[in-house]
Amino acid sequence: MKVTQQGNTVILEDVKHFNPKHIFECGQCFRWIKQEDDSYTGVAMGKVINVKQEGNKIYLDNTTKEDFENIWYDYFDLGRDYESMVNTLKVMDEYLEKATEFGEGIRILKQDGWEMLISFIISANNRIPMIQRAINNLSKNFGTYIGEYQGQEYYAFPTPEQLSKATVEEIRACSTGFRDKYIKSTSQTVNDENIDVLEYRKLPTDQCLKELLKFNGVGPKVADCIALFGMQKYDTFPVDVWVKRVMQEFYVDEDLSLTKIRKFGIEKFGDLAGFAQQYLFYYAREFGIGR
DNA sequence: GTACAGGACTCAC
DNA sequence: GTGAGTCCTGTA
Repeated sequence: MKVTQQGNTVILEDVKHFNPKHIFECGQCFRWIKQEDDSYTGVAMGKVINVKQEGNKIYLDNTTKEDFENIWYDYFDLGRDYESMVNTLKVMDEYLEKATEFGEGIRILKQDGWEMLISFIISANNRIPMIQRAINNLSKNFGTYIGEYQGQEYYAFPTPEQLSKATVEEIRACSTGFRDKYIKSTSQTVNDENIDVLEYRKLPTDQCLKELLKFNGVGPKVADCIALFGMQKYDTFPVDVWVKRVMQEFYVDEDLSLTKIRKFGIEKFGDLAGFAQQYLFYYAREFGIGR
């Protein structure tokens, strides 16, 4: 991979396994919006950045080489050998072969743990456009103003301190629905007890999940998602309706409980369970498998 | 108007 | 520790 900077654009050449559409639309993130030119503009790590792919070049606009090295290289998980990971998965069975081919270029973003905690509480019994709207409203109302980019104003995701100041009613007004009280309770707890959720990254997966499950509004599936997308715990296997459907279609009995499907996934895919889940989820959702 | 899509909590058992 | 009912919002 070659990295150069022109103005406020960082250009990456010859990056393998990087497909913006699949990265930003596979359900792992909520703040990346497709633009008219098929690029994606996102708010992450308190900054606004635009990602565009043309041929073998990736253009990261509104940033610097320094930020690329300090932030985006890790955020986009560019240090991982996706090639060998995908090679391991795709020979496991024909379904993963199809799913990895379909989701070619997915990368699991290393997102902020706190933001994932609240975002996935909102995701419970909810749909992606609604989740995006709620997060956007929370950021606009309680987060720090970042600035304008291509005619749009952008706000950072609120810190625990900022969010804990919001009332339940104000949170509800951001179209969070019945999850308002969970968001209130969780941000209150994190702020009042001065919890740094990023510390959970250092814990073994089971311990990390146990800590996450203590928060109001966090159940097994939401905890798995936070651990996978915000804490780099790749040996988890979040089971939502789509994963349940695809697993029942291809791997397990129709009447297996969510807990047992999760156990099956972790035992079968091991350290790569999180990646396998992402490919299977994306594949299942795009093709409506098991509906 | 009504049905439906989505996980966590609560309260049985 | 397992299962049914309830929570909210937007779309069809």
